[in-house]
Amino acid sequence: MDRRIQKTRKAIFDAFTIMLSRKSYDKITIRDLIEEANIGRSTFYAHFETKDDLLKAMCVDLFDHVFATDLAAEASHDFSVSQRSAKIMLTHILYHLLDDAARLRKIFACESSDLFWQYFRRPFTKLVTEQLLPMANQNALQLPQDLFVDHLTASFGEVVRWWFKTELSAPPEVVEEYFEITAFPLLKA
Amino acid sequence: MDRRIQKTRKAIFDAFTIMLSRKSYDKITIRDLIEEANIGRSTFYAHFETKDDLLKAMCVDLFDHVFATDLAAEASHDFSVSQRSAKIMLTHILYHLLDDAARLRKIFACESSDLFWQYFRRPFTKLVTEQLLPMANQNALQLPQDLFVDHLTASFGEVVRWWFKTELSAPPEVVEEYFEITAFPLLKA
DNA sequence: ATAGATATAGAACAAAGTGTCCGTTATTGT
DNA sequence: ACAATAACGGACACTTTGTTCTATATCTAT
Repeated sequence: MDRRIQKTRKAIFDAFTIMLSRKSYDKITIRDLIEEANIGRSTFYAHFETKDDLLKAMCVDLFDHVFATDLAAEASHDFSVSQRSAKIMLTHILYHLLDDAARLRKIFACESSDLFWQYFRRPFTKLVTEQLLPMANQNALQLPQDLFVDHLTASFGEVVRWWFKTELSAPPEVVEEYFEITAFPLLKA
Repeated sequence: MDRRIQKTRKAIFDAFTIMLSRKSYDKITIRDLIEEANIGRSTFYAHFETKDDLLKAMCVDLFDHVFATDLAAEASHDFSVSQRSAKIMLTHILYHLLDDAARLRKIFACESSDLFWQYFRRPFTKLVTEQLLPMANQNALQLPQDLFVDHLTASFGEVVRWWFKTELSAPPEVVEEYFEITAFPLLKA
């Protein structure tokens, strides 16, 4: 791929990240971005149609590889196996996040972080439905299924949120333990 | 209070609600609002400094009375009493929400509903800290306290979210039960 | 190394939105 | 009825947006 494109794209992403730490998403103007990125106006529009388009593209850049795991294929009908693979999968995701900590810390600490959590939550919901949902115990079955899924994704989201809020103070294994404490009363058989 | 002020304020709130169901918060312009509300431009600015100011004011109008309960004063050191009063308090909040269902359904169903959940969550966090936190059991104590609070507020938020998503299909008592199933494994002694 | 392709710079543009001001009109509370 | 004041609505300077254009710089493929 053309190195000019790579360079400009990175400059825009970096500028976007910096501006997000300075003001909220809807206060950021295209002018802010091109000045911070030090590029021409028409160059920005050659890469992205709108600010929303940029947001979406950066979320793909941030989160796609995090969930691009083939562990989902390891799903099992045996509870103990499936529970172990779920644990591995979640820890795996946390390590992926840790790999990109420098960028994600800024993103998750920013005023408009909710926008990014939305994009984080969507692919995670898929994994929950496929991996964690079959492990529901009796108590959980009293809940409507969609509420159960919402609850699990929110729980994991909150734990990760807390993790970044505390400057990644705990190792992924401990964070995964915390999630088990909050959510696994509804999962363990 | 001057009836003109009341009338204009309501017109702006209504217009804001309608526009929120049509487009996202940051796409809504002041022009949209004054056209929908059928008021003059300077009139809008006589009431609110900015769009963010309007958002904040409407959230006060929506949520202040919901949490304006003196049940918090009933806190007790006796677990069974405190558990019962917590249950009453939560159900009370759900009934408050039900009273204003017409407006809240539109708000919580809109594209920018996250903005409103933020304002909903803040006062609720206070109640959780004062009422629910003292009821933590052994398992919960393995969690950092701030994570525990985050988890409880998120759980209640998710249940309410689901409630509105399903068009308020269940009565408040059942919704409160659902919250107990998701959160009380960490609360019951 | 060169040539053809293409990304970027930079300026100009109309259209739309912002926030403020001010004189006029209409409505209100007492 | 009258004084107070809220709303109207036009005008203003200013910023942002998204597009278009040409000239220049940089890249890839050969």
